[in-house]
Amino acid sequence: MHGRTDKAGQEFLRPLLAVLERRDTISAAERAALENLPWRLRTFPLETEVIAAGSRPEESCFIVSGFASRAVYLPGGGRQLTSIHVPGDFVDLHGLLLKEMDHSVIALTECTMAFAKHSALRKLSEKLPHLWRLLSLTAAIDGAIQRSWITSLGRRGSTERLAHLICELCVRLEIVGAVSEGTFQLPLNQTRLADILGLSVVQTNRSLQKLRAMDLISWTGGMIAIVDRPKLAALAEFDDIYLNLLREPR
Amino acid sequence: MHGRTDKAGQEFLRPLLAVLERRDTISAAERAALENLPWRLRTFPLETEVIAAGSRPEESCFIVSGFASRAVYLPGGGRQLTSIHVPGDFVDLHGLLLKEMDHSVIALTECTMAFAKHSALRKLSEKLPHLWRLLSLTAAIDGAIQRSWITSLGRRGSTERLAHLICELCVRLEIVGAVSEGTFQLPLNQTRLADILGLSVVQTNRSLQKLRAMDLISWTGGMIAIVDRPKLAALAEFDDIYLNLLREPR
DNA sequence: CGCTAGGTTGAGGTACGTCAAGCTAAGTGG
DNA sequence: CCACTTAGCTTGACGTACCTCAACCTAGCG
Repeated sequence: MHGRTDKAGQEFLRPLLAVLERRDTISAAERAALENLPWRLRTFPLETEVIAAGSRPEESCFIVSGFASRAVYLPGGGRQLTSIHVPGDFVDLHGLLLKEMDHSVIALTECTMAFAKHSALRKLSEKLPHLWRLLSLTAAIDGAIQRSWITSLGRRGSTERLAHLICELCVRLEIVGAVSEGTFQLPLNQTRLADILGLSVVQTNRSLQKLRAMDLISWTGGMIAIVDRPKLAALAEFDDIYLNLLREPR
Repeated sequence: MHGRTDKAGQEFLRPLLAVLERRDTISAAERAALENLPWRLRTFPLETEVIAAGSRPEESCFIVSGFASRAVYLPGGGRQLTSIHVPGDFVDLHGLLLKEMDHSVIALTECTMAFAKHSALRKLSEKLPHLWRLLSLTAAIDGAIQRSWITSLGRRGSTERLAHLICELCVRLEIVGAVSEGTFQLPLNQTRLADILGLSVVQTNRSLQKLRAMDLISWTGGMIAIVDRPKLAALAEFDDIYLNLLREPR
């Protein structure tokens, strides 16, 4: 919960910049504007609430390090994690418009977030429309990811669904440089993974084992290694078009 | 496919205005700006493509009358409809940022759409930031609806899922005045409904019959009548918070 | 040493899907 | 007017994918 004012090395902005620059170029002025926003950094322990459902936040945040999720808790006691977020993801930019949160944001691992006040973001949207379009673009991509997830939940079996998730996470983590040789950290236990996949823990375990038995991935100690990426993508029917990986003027 | 220039009675704008004014007030200038956009009206027959997956549209559109869906077609031959849209919904505002469409938009019934060029919308976003925020808000609500649908697909049984969809459609259609005494038109056959629900036609049919047997709804000739709304909402665990029905400054 | 969180496995139930047949109502051509 | 077709709804039988419950195993930790 330590404030930041040093303009020199805004190291924590790197993942956000990577996400934006993957889709378009950012000018020096735009970068400076981002660096000069009065960011507030804060670290959340595992499974704690970053933003509470029903609250009316006056800030939005992106992930500096760790993983986070949007969570909907059901009256019956279960929950569905409706998205998973990686470093560089603006998790609740829509909070600026929606006012009241219809879901929680929780830390899926220990997680550092950078907060900026809505008022500051709104000013930025007026002064730097192109930069704002890029931030809105990330929100639009977020919507595309949700559509793809709806397709997975509606029409794919448990193993293919898991494979699709792994393929997507790999691409998104590559963008922020968190993948080396098809290997990346995903320190989730199988219970949390099940909450994402819309499955029981048992079925999640069996799907994982199937992927391992097929020699498509290995998963040990929170590290995923994709052994055979083309085959994994084929199994999942994964097509990365929805992630908008084209770098072009927006 | 007839152009429009008459400024007098832009009757077709009414559903869009209803959707926006449900969330905030619109000034006379904003209304005039919407009326003066060079809209292009076009009617699509049942099951035709309004926007093709993979295309790079230069316009965005909202629904004037009828129902439309976003559709993802799977290699196996099936499809998932990832959203359902009603009059007043801006279906592909995100196309402005995403450039390339990751899904199709199809007419679920005969359907009239109003198109505006991206260039015109972009100008509007610069000149009338508040109006633009309201349009962006509808896109954010769209995302919230998708999240709620992910929850349904992941954690609700077929009957509850169907009940939830009906509750949501009822609220959204009320906003545009298409519901009277709990009754509204939903001229979908069960095959298309199944494509939305992520179910087989058989299971869709049985879920419908269950709701009818419980005396919660009746469905005849494309008309749905909600017989017992509180019980239907309770069964679906429906909470309309995600639809952002509060009218407040945005 | 015992405790705990997390992974794994088996057994049995349930909610789906698939296949196939029969039904109805609307439309079409004679 | 009737035969015939067609789209859509409904039902039954049967298979499968998933869930729940319960046990057991392992590694870490006090």
